[in-house]
Amino acid sequence: MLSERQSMILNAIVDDYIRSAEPVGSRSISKRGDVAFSPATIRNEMADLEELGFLEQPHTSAGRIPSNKGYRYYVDHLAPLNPLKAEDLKLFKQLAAENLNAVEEVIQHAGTILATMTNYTSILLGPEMFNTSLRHFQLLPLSETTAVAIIVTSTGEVENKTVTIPEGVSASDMEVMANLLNAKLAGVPMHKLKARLYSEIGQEIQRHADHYEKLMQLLDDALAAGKDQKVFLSGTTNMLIQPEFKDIGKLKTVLDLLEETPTLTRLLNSEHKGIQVRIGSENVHQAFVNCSLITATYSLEGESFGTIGILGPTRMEYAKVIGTLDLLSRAMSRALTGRYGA
Amino acid sequence: MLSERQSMILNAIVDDYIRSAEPVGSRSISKRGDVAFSPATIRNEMADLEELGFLEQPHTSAGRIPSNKGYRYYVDHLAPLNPLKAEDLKLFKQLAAENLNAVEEVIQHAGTILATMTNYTSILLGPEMFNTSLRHFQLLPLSETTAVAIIVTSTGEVENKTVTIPEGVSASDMEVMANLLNAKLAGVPMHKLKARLYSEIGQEIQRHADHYEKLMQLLDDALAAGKDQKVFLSGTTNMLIQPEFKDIGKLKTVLDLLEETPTLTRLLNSEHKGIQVRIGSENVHQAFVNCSLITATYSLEGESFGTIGILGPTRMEYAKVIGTLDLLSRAMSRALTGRYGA
DNA sequence: GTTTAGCACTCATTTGAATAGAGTGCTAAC
DNA sequence: GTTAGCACTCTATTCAAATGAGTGCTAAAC
Repeated sequence: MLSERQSMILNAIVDDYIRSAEPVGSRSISKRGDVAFSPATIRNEMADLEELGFLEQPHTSAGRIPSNKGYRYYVDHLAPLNPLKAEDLKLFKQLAAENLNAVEEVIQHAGTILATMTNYTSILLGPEMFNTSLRHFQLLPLSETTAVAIIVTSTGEVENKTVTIPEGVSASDMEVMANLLNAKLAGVPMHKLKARLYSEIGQEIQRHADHYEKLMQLLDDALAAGKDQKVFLSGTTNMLIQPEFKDIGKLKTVLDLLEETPTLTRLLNSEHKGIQVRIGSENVHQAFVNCSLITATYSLEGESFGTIGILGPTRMEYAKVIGTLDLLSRAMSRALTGRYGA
Repeated sequence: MLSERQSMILNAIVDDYIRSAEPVGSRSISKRGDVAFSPATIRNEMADLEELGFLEQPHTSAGRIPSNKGYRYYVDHLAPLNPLKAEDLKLFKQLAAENLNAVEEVIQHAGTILATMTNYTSILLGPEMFNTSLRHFQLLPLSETTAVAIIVTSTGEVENKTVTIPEGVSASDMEVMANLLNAKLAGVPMHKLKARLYSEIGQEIQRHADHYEKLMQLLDDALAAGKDQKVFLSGTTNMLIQPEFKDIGKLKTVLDLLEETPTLTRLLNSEHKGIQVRIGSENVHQAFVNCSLITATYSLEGESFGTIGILGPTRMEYAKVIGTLDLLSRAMSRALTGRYGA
């Protein structure tokens, strides 16, 4: 599609612009050394590249900046595989070395590392329901009318929910039920729990107790605990140091969205495995038009488990971020499989 | 200390400045109606007030703005008790009406209401250890080497921590210990747990098991769960709409601090009960010099339980915020005592 | 004695014109 | 095909002048 030379020039422009955040002109490209043509020649090519939609010009007498299409070409064809620096690798080692017992600690820590290394905002999604199973269930009365339901998953996540005890249900009823659930449903994948509750436990309860309706309602409610994926953010304030967000209005749009956990979950989840890059308007959400979101999935024993992502301006260090995400997602998969694999 | 008229003028200036964020001049005060003097007279008083340290002048030809001392006088002597608007009261009703079972839900919800009503940032501190007791303890093996410790408090909070199982300790050992803890320590205040662990459980364990050291270490570790107070933030992006934070540098200082949970906990906690106002440099932390922090405590059966606070610029709507915090802290105390009181 | 009108003065902000500078597009020469 | 040269465009900077809000002081009025 693009000639060799056009590619080189596009590459040089994106590269320069990522570094400087300033429109780049033909002169500076010519002086870089890797494109040994005169400014005039480069100008001609730049005009072509603009016509093709890879570049934009803020105004007639300014240099060019990459368009979304330009960035897209850059990441698809040009972005160099970026070997990480030694100091960065050190941080990874920490992740493996530190004695992090809980999955959530691993995720949280990985998020911090990501944000620190890249100077962008990291967004990590915890385990999906699909890939954990029930380890233990407990129903503990708190008062006459309320009880707390506790669910422990196969990965050691503990979720809880306070529920209202229906009229006429006794503490011993609840104990019986909890025991029943543990006996029948331990090891069942979380996303199948509700279905199994009705198919397997329903009859049993009918046999044991009078308040079938109420009890099922209670259990149904209790099992809702831990249904939503958790979101871990780190480095949100890194957004502030990006020159593209010196405009507080734009900044607020993005930061506001970062507070909306459900929306974030939706935006980060995708069937796509591996690395995914969404540039500017490729993001569905309006608030992210000036941003790029790069995500990777991590897994437990080969099963996709959660997502890690980096949010930054479209003028983002793609090579570095992609490299980092790739390595970190692998490191997380290893760390998790090492601990919770069969 | 101040004459009647000086007070009136100071009040008018603070009032105006809170509304406009612009230095206020003698003319506009004179035209307000509540201070029926000519601009010249008011100018004289303003000069005096400046000399006394209640006002500041950005430059010679600008109006005056309140100094920290000025704000302080305003909140101590002048701030009117602000009756809440009907729409605001409606939000409070919601807090009572909604069926919020868990303490954390109540707190979270209260935080959102606070931020929405005031357009500032709300910071809420969860229950202090001192005021909850142990309801239930559990130790659940996850793998050969790890187990998850679960603590349920008297208020239904569920905390968990993944711990490493010391060599040679069996699943049945752990079960015995958990039972022992529940039998001996249920109802003991959280902050006394560790002490009681050694004084009461220590001997028992010595009798039952060989691995005294290791077991005590394990339990000690497990009981660390839920030790720190949780922090709930809401409306952090409201900080962005304040004109005093149009300077991204200042903004970042504040937002960065908001991410530091332990520091926040420290800043919000104070022995002081009831409403507390910290204006500008009265805040210990450097990052808050341009901010005011207003806090109130809420309680469970009269025992101080946690803290709710509002962070905004020193140019803050003190009357409204103080009124809101006062009402909301009472509402929370009522809501909690109603649910978890004896 | 207190209050206020009047006025000169200060200083940040706005305005507009001139200038500088970066970069382009085009043409003609190499 | 490449490049030097140059006119042109447009932004950003600079600087002076004008604007205007607000003050402090003085002297007159109450």
